[in-house]
Amino acid sequence: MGLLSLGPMSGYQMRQLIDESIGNFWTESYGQIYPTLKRLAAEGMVTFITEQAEGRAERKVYALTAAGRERLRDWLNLPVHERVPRNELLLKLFFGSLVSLDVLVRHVESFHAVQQARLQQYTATAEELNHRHGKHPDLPYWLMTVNYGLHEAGALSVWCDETLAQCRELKKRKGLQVVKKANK
Amino acid sequence: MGLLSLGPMSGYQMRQLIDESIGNFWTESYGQIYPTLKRLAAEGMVTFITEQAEGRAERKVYALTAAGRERLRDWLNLPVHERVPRNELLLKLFFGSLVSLDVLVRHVESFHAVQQARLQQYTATAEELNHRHGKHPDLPYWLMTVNYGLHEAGALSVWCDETLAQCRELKKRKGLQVVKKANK
DNA sequence: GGGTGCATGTAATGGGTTACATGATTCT
DNA sequence: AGAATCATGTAACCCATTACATGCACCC
Repeated sequence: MGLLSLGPMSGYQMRQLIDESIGNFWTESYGQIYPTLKRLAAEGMVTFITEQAEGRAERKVYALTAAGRERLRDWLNLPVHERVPRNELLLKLFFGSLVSLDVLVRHVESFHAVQQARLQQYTATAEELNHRHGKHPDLPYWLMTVNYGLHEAGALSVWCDETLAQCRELKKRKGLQVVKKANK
Repeated sequence: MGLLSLGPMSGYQMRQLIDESIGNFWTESYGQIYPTLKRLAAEGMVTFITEQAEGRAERKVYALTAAGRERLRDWLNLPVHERVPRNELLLKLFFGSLVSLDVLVRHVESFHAVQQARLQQYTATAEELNHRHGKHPDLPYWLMTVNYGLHEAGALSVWCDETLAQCRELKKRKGLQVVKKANK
């Protein structure tokens, strides 16, 4: 969490910034942000000043302390620990024989739409990043994360195409079996 | 959960079966399995008989009821609801400027190793499935899920290659900057 | 006056993991 | 005797989301 304190900001701002930057691979809710900010302040990882700008509601602007930056660096050095995957689509596909193929096709198609949207979105943000932060030293890092999404969404989109084709195959075969039975 | 009751089995068996079939995209712990089995039994979705085979510990074998199968079908019909992504690797990459490039390279490299292992594993299981369940009517569905992993791991592996190349690029550039400074 | 955006927070709830506790049997 | 495998279960805990509660300011 503390990592968002690369520039000083309020909890509310953090949430917004998350949505428009790392939102594609990370989310946090207010119910998470505010309590942890409080905790981090108690631990001395962050400090805050209560700001009262005119024409604006009162707000607390948090900033990282030296200790906080140290903690953050430690965390960045730690190996990434993969979290257990949970893929509902694949689970439904795995037990697909219990329902009609049309249901599965619907699921895959809507998943396909999501991937297509992601592809478009990522290309757009990559362009926008290049355009608006062309000189920012962190730009290469940001682009790497966008590129990740691009590769992933692309591959999954291809998988959807293949899977949908296979579904059509299966449907045809099932049709034949029904015909066979009727002929007996 | 109830979906694992496609054949009657005990909680312990479920866990094992998960590991060797859908383990790549779904996991459940005992602390999850046993309580939900109890709950499902109370709801009338499953029944169980206490079995005492000789030379084996006592166990409860669960089986789906008609109502349970109905419930499962309902669930399969429900649209897949995507869960919020949480990608620690990308998060660390995003804030990569705070640590040395070597750290990031290490992270990406170990991630790359994971993807390579996945690729190999999926090819192996696909072959094994074809070999051992060549005639099973559900085989196509199982292969779809394996194929998903194949596409994903392949794409992420490629992304790793690109990203590592970019890291080398960045390192070279940083080297040049240092030289420039030294020359001033 | 009412909607919208800025702003902070808490409480309830849910979902899940880990660790613990127990006990039988089989293999070495 | 001790380790491994089979087997069931509970309690503590953690992480996170949702819903709720509040309030100011600005614009229509």
